[in-house]
Amino acid sequence: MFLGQYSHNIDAKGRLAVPAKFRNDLKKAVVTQGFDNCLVLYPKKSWEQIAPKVAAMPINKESSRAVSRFILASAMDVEVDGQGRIVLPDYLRKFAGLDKKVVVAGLYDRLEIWDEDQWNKMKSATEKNSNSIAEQLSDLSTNIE
Amino acid sequence: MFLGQYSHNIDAKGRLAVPAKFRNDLKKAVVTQGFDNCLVLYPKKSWEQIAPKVAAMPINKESSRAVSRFILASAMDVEVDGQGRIVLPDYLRKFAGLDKKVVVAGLYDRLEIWDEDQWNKMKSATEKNSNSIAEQLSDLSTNIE
DNA sequence: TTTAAATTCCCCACTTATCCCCACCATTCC
DNA sequence: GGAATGGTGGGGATAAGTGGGGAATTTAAA
Repeated sequence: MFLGQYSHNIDAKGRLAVPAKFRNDLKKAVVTQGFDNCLVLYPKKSWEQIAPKVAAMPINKESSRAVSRFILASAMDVEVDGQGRIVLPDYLRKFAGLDKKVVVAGLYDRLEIWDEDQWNKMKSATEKNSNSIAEQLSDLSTNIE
Repeated sequence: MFLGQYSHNIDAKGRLAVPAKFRNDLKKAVVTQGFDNCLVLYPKKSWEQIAPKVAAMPINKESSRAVSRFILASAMDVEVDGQGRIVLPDYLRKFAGLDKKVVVAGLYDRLEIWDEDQWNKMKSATEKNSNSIAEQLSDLSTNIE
């Protein structure tokens, strides 16, 4: 289970260190575009459950083609190197606006990779809306003893 | 599994480098016309499963006849040469509006080949509709571990 | 049939990017 | 304090992408 947030740097070659805790589960992984302008990193095993479903979407519907392109073509196989780093392809760094300082966040079954500035903005925006978020949370906490 | 997007150039002789990752699976392949003005490249093995199905489409419907002509009659056998390139026939380059800069996209079981400008337009159009994409995705991602 | 022109294919060469390795510093843990 | 671990930077070997020459083959024309 991936938890916590880490501040790391992307170097000149586009490499990003995977938090050491998570490396064993991410030796083989897939990065792709996420919502809200971040990248998402799945363990390969998880990704292999998603990909066939996306690929099987009907090609006669335009919206389905767009979805499968959005998800599959923007994804990239990655492996951690000897130093525990992955290489993020150019087009994904551009998409997420990644420069140097990034935040790697553990979200239970996946990692999210954010540009640090955007992460902070998102965080403060979230805190302002904490009331409505609290409402959504109440649904979840009903069965805690 | 083919994933990711690659920017390559078509040279004056109509040759296109296949991304090195994919070459082993595409020593023998078939290119044909795809939807949305792109070309599609199948491994020969996959093509041999697709072609009979396309050929078997009902001949009493005009739209079916048109589709099977569209796909079958424009298909062409290709092999990667010593430098890892394939030759794209004139009529396919014309069809897809391929000039020099192209994008090769991995879509799980096939590659798509796009003119770079058209690829970018399609991408930005898709990102504008990312809400509807999110909806379609929610159906798929429910059982991610 | 011969010749010329065009096309295809094979090979070589150059530039750029990628990968693998080593080195360093900071922090943590014994 | 010393050793181990984690993050970061960079050099050098290797591979990938690209362009072009020239032989072989095909096509067309004379």
